[in-house]
Amino acid sequence: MEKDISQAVIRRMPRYYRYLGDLLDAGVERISSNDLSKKMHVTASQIRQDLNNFGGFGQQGYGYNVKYLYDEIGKILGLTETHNMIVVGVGNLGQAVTNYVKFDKLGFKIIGLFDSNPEKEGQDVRGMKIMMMEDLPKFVKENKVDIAALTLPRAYAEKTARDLVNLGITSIWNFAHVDLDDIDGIVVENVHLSDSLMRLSYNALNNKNI
Amino acid sequence: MEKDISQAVIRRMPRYYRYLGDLLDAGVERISSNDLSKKMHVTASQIRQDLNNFGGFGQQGYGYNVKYLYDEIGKILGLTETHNMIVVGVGNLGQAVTNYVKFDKLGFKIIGLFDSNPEKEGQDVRGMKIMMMEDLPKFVKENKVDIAALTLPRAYAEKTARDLVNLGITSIWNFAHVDLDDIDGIVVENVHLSDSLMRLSYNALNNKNI
DNA sequence: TAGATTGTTAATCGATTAACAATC
DNA sequence: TAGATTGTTAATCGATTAACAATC
Repeated sequence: MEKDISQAVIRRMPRYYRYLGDLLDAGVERISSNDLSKKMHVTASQIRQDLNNFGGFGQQGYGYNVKYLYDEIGKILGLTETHNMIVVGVGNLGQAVTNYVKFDKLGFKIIGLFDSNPEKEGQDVRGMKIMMMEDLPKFVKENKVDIAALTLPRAYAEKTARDLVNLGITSIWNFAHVDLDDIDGIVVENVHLSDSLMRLSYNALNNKNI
Repeated sequence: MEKDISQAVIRRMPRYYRYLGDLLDAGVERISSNDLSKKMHVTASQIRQDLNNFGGFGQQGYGYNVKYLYDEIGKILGLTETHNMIVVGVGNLGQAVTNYVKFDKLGFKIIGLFDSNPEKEGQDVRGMKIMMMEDLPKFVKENKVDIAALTLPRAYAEKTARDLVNLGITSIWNFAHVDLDDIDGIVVENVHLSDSLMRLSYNALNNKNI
């Protein structure tokens, strides 16, 4: 039973990962928390605190080895294994998500598209045939599904999420504009585009550069 | 010079707006911070604190009038005026964003699509013709553009953002996987999908229900 | 060894929660 | 008026920053 790491820290980890990846591409071998802090506009103290939640990856007098730290953060974030995903709700957003995931070079892989509209059955999207929701239980038995992207209208989102969790798919990438946190055993990551737009609107109005 | 309202508060405002909208749809006329807090799984204290950053919208002994509070939050978020948007980078994600904004019933309106690939010039996307980036200065002079959605590869994002800001479009809805905060006068709202996926991966791995 | 930089403890800051007087 | 519930001040909690001893 390890100590719980705060979501504030988790939110920052992908950003470290990105900067370290860039340094790696640039051929940089080592970096100190101080130099990294200048690039990222955060304090060196925060970088060291954040990393030390997961272990001592640095070395006194040397700093951090870029490649090593990059790989370690990758492990922490679970990027060493492939994650099989399905997309539930194959409208425009669902198709964009499908495409996005396909082209991003992280280890996420779309293995099935599902919709409840019979007219879409068998339609081809990026080389995959759309399946019907009623085919999902069988599909889950025959395939390892790690994550479901929920890209359907909010009216159907909660019921569908419950069904998914009951089928054993507990990790939901939620694009529907509802909160799903009530559902027992669920792990949700929300992408609420309209919330994001509203914040932009507010900050634009008030001229906030965050 | 009003006091600055923290981004932690701003992040929560759209969620209040959504819950109040639902209450409104359900015909609820008034609500106390306590009842709302139970629905939203936050403390009543936080709701009252958050709202009082912007004004005293409630009434002792009564609570909050749902319609009134909903409208006030709408005003705070700048949802009373239409926001004209352009989409810069009309690949798959750009098209999805176009479609998404069109169907969402907030006051955001796409008035132009721009790309730098000459092959796309004049192509029709949801009833709009794709224009070339070199047409943008003219377009900005002739149209009021409030927000640009940046949906292009990260390699082009920063330069393009600088160009946009120079043209006077300072509010950027950034889907490219780079930080743009350095740019003078910019207001950025990031939608970093891959960061979101990584957090989901971490939380799934560690079985965190946030 | 001397210098650099981490890991970690202590201090500060800000955000959240609790409490309660004001007031509808 | 009595009861309910806000607006707001005070207390607590957690996250960020500073400081420094440990150590490469």
